[in-house]
Amino acid sequence: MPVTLYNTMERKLEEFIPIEDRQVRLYCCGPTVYNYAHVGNLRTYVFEDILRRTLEYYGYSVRHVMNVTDVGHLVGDGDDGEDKMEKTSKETGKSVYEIADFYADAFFADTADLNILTPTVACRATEHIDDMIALVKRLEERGHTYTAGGNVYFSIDTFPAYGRLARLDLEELRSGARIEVDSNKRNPKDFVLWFTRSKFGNQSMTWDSPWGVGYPGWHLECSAMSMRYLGEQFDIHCGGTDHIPVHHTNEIAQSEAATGKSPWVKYWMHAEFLLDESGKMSKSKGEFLTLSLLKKKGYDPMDFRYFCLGGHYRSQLQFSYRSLDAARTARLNMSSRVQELLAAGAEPVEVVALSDRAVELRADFIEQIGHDLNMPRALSTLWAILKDTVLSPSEKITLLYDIDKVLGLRIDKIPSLTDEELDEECASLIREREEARRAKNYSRADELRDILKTLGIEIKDTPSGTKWKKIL
RNA sequence: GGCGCCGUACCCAAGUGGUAAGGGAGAGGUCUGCAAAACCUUCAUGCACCGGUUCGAAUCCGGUCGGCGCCUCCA
Repeated sequence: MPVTLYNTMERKLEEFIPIEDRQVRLYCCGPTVYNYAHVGNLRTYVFEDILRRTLEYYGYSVRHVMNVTDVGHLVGDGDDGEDKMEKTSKETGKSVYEIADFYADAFFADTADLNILTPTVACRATEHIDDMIALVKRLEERGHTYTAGGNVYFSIDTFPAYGRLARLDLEELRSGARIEVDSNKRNPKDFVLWFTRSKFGNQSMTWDSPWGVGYPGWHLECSAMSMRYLGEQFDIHCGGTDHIPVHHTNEIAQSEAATGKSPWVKYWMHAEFLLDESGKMSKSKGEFLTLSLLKKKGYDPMDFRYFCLGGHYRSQLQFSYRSLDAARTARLNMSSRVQELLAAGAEPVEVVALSDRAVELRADFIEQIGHDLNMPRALSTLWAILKDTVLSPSEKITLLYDIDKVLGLRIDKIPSLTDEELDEECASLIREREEARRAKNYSRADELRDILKTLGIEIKDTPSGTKWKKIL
């Protein structure tokens, strides 16, 4: 069965066929490490993780490359504005390299918490300046650049396909540009490849280049590094929807202009935004929603992952604590059912030995994830497995562990009841409570149940005797 | 202004022209000393509204109303 993915370039669902037979080359736009990632940023990385896991589940080998932007990207619009790294540096008194390391570590701690697989290659922009310079040279040799006011620009008029990804109307853009036009530009949509002159000066990260000491333009790193690690043409390029009109549009222009090959990327995939109460999520207004904040409020990172899986990646999703609570409750209910399966002696078996019903459920799951990563449907299959009345506990566990290779909810980390050593204090309290019940001293029994609850043990009196479980 | 999206139950949210997934919350029941859990039952004859196409429309087309995003640092 083929994987179907939505390609932004064509604006439709397409059957995924990699350039190389079973090898997928995937590039994902990574973080700019000048501050913590908010949960909206993280939603996109969860999506990319699901994409990668789905492809791997379907048997592809995935080479996954992600950049870490530790230079460039400016605060203001246009090609001026203050560098974000420099700004944080000024505010904290730390060097830009210290800041980059600190926030890169924080980012990877968050993604690890969310069970997001580490990219095959995570590459730093500052370690690939030579590749970027080489790319600008290629563009220069092919006549796609000009120098003005000390900066090297890409001339979009030398690239007729400019703006196809975003369906830009170039004539409209020319007349209707809202941003202040840089008078050095021949076309308002031209963009800087190499800066030697910044309005803000005092750039602490600069490199020598054929055009003078300076630093690279913002889009260059993704073109240079993706081509270095994945070749001049590759399969999938991902990012947030906000990257369509400028960042990815410019990446395509400079990459295809440099190599003369098209398409540079076969499938473009974009994650929609996670919104907060005020609309677009921001780092500067309202509550700065980080994963650490959610953890501080008592949520497990898997609660947020489950929440993300509840909506489709191409739909905007509204963040609220109410929704996150619903996700947490659902996940805990799932965990509780898994515990009961384990307590019933469930053990994973070979997938090939499954019953017809199990095979059917697994086929549903495979179809759903292969249909443009329909995780909400995949979760409904998860529940169908949990609630099925025909499957044996072992078959259920087998299926759950199997589908969790894609969902990434750490189902295999849910402890079984019998795995837990009940400490002597709790065991004796349980014995005491059973005696109290036999003596019909129910007030004492209820008191002991409350005590056990504070110790993290939940009591259930069943027809076959008193059972306990650890509160998750 | 340009590009695009959305409107489905109390909340979140899938939905590929053919009986409206799932979760959360709620209600009733079985069980129980009481709980909890589990299980059973229940929870949109209808998908913002109005037309149209079709044997058949949440789905396709046109319109109306409402909401949102991007284009401008952010995924």
